Amino acid sequence: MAKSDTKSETARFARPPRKLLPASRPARRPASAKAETPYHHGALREALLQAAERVLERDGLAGLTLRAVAREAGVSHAAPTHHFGDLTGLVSELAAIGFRQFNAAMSSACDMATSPLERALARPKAYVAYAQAHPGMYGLMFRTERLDYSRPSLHEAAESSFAGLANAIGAMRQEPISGDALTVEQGAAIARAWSMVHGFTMLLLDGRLEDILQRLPAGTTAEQLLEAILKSTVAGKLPC
Amino acid sequence: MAKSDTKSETARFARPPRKLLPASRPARRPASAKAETPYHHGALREALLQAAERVLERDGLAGLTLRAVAREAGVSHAAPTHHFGDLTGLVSELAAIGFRQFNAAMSSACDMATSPLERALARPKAYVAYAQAHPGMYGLMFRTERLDYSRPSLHEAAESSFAGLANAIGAMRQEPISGDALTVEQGAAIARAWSMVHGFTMLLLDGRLEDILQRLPAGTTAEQLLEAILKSTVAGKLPC
DNA sequence: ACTCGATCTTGACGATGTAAAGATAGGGAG
DNA sequence: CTCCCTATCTTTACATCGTCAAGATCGAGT
Repeated sequence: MAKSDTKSETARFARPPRKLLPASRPARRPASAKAETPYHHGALREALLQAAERVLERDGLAGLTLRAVAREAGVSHAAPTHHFGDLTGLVSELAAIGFRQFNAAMSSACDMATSPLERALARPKAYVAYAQAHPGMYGLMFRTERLDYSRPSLHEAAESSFAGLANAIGAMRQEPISGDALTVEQGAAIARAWSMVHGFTMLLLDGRLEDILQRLPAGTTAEQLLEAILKSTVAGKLPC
Repeated sequence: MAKSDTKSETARFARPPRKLLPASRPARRPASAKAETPYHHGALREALLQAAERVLERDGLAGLTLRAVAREAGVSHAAPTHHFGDLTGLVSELAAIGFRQFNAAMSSACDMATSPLERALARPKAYVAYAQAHPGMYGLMFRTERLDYSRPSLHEAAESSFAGLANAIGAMRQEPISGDALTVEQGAAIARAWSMVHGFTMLLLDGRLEDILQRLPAGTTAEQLLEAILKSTVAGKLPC
């Protein structure tokens, strides 16, 4: 009952062990522990994913281990394996959740925009803002090598993210992007936009833009730097 | 003598153990083993770094462990710790070597260019080319979280890389970049260029540009896509 | 009521990073 | 020349991790 894994760190949660010693095994399901810790959790899969997200936000990518997630959820160390098969499986499912959050954040930011200029800037700004608000999740989605894109949920979520980007570029160029064929100019526009924002985000999260920010006029924030980049990029390319 | 670490994989090297059993300890330095495996290696630090580079190229980031490097170098598993203190230490020193290779590749590509347009394209193309030729090393430099930039060698090599970028941008804008102060426009130009190329590289190495490449006219390569991006970016910004 | 299969636990194994203690050799002091 | 000191390298040990196999438990259908 999650009492293996001697954790030398501070006990982060205290759940009473269900049975101290297996000697003279008590009758099954003692009436005292009603819904305390049933052997069958009922919704362990979702609980594990939520626990994983907490662990990720708290301890970062390096702290996201199968056993840590099991501890956080209060189950035995091998329970996650049954539901996800693998660390790759758990990580991939969590990344799919991240992509969905990510897409939702960008969509709602886009919907909020009024002017064409705002609309052009809203998506990349929401992109960076999400990554700053959820650095662990963004690292999970774009830094980890243990992602299995053959999993339908992850594949679909990532695909949807790409489609949103392509559509935004198409709208800006006033030429709707067809699903299956692109000109080199269209592909270059999409790849350039994505590369720029993704690269900016990675460099920012890694602290590698500090060199630049410190040399800028005092008080310039990363958001202002991003805005300057975007405005100079989008200049003259807006319809009307 | 590196005969611990029962490696369940195929034995990658066969170095005869110096002593099978410590019973009846033989005289120190038996004349038979001349320069075979001296207890003191002499240049273990450099040998470990070279071994680490081989392991990285062969087994990728996930395979780069202290013990694997020690095996590759033919020493005991704790030997690297003495020279680098830590896995972070070894990884950081190797990343410093990577940054130096990286800078050299970009510099020589820049020197080779003749026309202004070539010069503007040479550096980013060399950037991506290096990453494609050394994906393990590039991942070590930009994907790992275990880098210690307080180490002088890494700090200096990374700083030099940034300085080269800033100078290239300054040359293109025809306004030499001063070392300690930047206008927002200058900072935006530098961050934009770096973000674009870095993001492109990461997406390319992660296979995330495949979606785009497959929709492009048949046979379009990543290099051609990059060139299209660069040309549309640099258009009209070249002096004369 | 009873079995069967899904769910969860227990235990084990090899691998890893890291610390501590022991072995070895090279080089300087006497 | 001899002896010892210190840097270098090995050995041993421990906690943690992912993963597998076997056992325990429970819900649901016959």
